[in-house]
Amino acid sequence: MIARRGVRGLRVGELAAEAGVSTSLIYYHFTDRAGILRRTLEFISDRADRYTAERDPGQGLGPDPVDPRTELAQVLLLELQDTPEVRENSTAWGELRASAVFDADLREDVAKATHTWVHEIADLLAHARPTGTAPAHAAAAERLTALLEGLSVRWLSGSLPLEHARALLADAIEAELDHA
Amino acid sequence: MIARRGVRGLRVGELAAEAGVSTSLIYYHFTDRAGILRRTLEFISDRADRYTAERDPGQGLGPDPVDPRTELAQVLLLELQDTPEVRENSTAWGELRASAVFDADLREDVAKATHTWVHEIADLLAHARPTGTAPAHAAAAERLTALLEGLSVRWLSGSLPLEHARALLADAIEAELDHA
DNA sequence: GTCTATAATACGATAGAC
DNA sequence: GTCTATCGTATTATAGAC
Repeated sequence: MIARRGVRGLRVGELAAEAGVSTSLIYYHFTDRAGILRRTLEFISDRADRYTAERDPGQGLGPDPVDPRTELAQVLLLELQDTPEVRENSTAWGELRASAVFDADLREDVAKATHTWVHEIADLLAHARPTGTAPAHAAAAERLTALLEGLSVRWLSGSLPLEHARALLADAIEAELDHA
Repeated sequence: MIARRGVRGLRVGELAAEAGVSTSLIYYHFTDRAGILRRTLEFISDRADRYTAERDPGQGLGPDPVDPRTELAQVLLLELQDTPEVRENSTAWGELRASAVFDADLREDVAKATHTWVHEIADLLAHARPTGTAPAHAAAAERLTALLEGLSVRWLSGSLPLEHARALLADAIEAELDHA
C-alpha cells in the first residue's frame, strides 16, 4: 500500500480493508502507524536481500561462475526494473527514505539499511577490482548506490525513462570499474 | 513550511497561522492544497536560479573570470551546504520530487524543472570539456544531478554526513571531467 | 482581500465483547 | 486474535459578511 499510495497516502483503515481485517487488528499487530512503517522497512530490506541472492537462479553449479564485474552490474541494475516486486520495493524504499527526513524514529533504521547495502556493493567492487583500496571501494559504492537512488526516484516520478536510467547507471558502473 | 514539516506535514491552517492570516485567505490565493505545492515548486526553482547566478558576488570585473571546471564544481556543490536557504531549497525539492511519484499534477512541473536544471549543467560541462559531444554532456549532466539528488536526500535523512557527501560529489565531478 | 464561522468528513486510536 | 462500535480531534474546504 505504501508503494501504491505513498507514506503520505497510507491509511490504516484502507490497509485493513485491503487485508480483509478490521482496523483494530492492524493496531493489535503493529501498535501504531509508525509501527507499520518500521515493519515495512524490515520487509523490503529482507525481500531485496532475497531477490539479490536469487538472481540468476538457472545455474548453481560450481562456486561463483559469474564474472565479478558482471555480477556487480547485475545487482545494481536489478533495482531499475519494471517488475511489480522491484517497482514496489523501489517505491517503498524511496518513500521511507523521504519520510526519514522528517521522522527521527525512521532515520536510524534507514541509515542502517543504507549502510548494509553500501557495504554489500563495496564487497562486490572489491572482487571486481582487487587492486583498489578499501576506502576507494567504499566511496565508489556510496556514489553508485546514491546515483541509483537518484535515478530511481527520477524514473518513478516520471522525469526519466527507465531504459535511459539503466544506461546512465551502466555507464557509471563501467567508469568506476575502469577508474582505479 | 514544506521544508520544515514536509509535504506530508503541511497543514493549511498552520501555514496560515505562520503567515498571520486566516485559513481562507490561503485558499483565496492558492485555490487548494495542490496550488500551494505548485507555487512552492515555482518559488524554489526561481530561488535556485537566483542564488546560482549570484554565487561569487565579490568580483564582477571582466567576463567569465572563473575557470569553467571550477564554475561547474561550484554550482553543483552549492546545493550541498548547510545554510538555511540551501537546506530549505534542497528539502523542499526532495519533498516535491517524492510527492510527484504519487501526484500526477506535480509530475509534469517537476520533470520540467529537472530538464531545465540538467540542461544548465550540460552547458557548463560543454564549456569545461569542449572536446566532448553534446549527448555525452547531457548524459554526464544527468548522472551528476541525479547523484547530487541521491546524496542530498541521504544527507537530509541522516544517512551521510554533509562533508562526506560533498567529497563524493567533488570526486564524481572530477571523474566526469577527466573522462571524455 | 480579508475575516469569522462552520460544514463535512477523514483519520488515528481505543474500549470492550467474544 | 479478532471483531464492532465509537471517541475525539484534525483537516480540507466553503459560505457569507465586511
